[in-house]
Amino acid sequence: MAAKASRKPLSRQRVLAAAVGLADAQGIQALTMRRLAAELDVEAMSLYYHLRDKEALLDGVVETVIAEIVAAVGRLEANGGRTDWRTRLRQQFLTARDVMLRHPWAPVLLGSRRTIPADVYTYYDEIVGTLVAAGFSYHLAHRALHAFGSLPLGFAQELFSPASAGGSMEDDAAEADAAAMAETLPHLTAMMAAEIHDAADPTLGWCDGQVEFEFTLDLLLNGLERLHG
Amino acid sequence: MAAKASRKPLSRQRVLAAAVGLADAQGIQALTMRRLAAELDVEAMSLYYHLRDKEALLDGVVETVIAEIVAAVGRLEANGGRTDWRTRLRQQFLTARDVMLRHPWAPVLLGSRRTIPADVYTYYDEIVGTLVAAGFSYHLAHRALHAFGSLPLGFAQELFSPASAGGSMEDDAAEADAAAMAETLPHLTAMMAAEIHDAADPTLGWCDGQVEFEFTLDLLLNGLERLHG
DNA sequence: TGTCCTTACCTTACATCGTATGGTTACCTT
DNA sequence: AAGGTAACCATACGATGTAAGGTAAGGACA
Repeated sequence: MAAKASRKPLSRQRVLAAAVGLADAQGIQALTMRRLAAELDVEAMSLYYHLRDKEALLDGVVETVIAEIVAAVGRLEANGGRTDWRTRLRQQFLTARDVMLRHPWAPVLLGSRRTIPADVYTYYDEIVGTLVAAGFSYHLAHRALHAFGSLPLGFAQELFSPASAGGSMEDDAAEADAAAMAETLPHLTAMMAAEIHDAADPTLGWCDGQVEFEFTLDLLLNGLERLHG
Repeated sequence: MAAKASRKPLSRQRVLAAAVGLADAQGIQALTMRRLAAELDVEAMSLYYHLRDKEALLDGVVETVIAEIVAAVGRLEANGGRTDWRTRLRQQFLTARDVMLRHPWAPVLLGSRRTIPADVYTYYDEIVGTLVAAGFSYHLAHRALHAFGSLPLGFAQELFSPASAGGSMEDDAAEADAAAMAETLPHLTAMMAAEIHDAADPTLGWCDGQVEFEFTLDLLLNGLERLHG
């Protein structure tokens, strides 16, 4: 069959790349199995050989976008020499924003996903590492992470919704071997440990949505009050 | 027919209330026309007498949630006497958060909607009013609005995505008669006017996503730097 | 060389979804 | 009694995700 012979074979990567392209071009609602398959010159069911179902497709799509951010941020680190934590984080967040602006549908999608790609944790681990290296306590670094909210990734959902205000970050992480986690996410691990240890009421867990929310709120209100004078 | 006679007639309000309830109980993905109809002991097509289509349903659902926030905030105003802008906004945002925690699906839904309910503008108008009454310039109030991001409503999308970074707020507003808008949204109207007038490059429009983003970023970084000492 | 297995893709079919079209029923007005 | 209107329903269609099983191509091994 000429058509079949003349095209490159599918692969998870190729399918995901096409999916991102389709969403960019036609919007996320145009990302259906049949349309994606057509884009790849293939029948819909063929996609199921490379992806379990549509949920897996969407997971893969967010994963791809996050990878794009991580790569862009990594390029920053490689080029720019050492700088202070402020300009460093500033550049990182602006870079992330740049990427997200290229995929306007991504923040909402990311916010609506149930499971968070591993790369996100790596990314946040780096942020905590930057802060701690600059002399921040783990406690303040933790608060900072919440305060940043949607800035690092263009969406705030995970730190807001009940699914993880008291939850998903820890649960997801708990699935992995604690030792392995300490290796790949050293700063986050240390931060969690420090926070649990310091907590006045350890039964609350180490993330209390209400407390974080109020901290962020006051941080902003203080800043505005100062500008207002 | 006994079944028909024994039940209350439908209405837009009743349908929307049932929709919110269904989303609360079973998640937003369970909100289908058929399931919603079943919940109301009615056939799916009957819903179309009260709502044009599913988009209108979803618009109505966000509208309902926003109304719940506005009502709760209004109750605050009625009870508590006059207080300074800080505690006022603080209470408002915490109240909004309370409501959103009761509808965990709402922020994502709100963030993915194309049109923003009018109540949102009313709500933001009040916030600007509070700031200006406290002596803030329109310029700083504008920046503050962006900086608050997801705090007032639990989602940050509208201020982030290209759809409105340079757009939707103004476009939507432009639809309405300018005079009517000046009446119902006096502070927002004044703010827009002041900002357009002050803008160095008026061709940019009065919302420049990049500038707002960096302002928020620096506000947070400054605050953290100060806490870090 | 012939048999068989694995990989990659396809055909068919079905449940569920939103909704266009066109009834049908109950009630109100006159 | 006649007609009109408001509210609801039956049927049907196209789109979607996907289960179940089929098929073609290439290598493994005899």
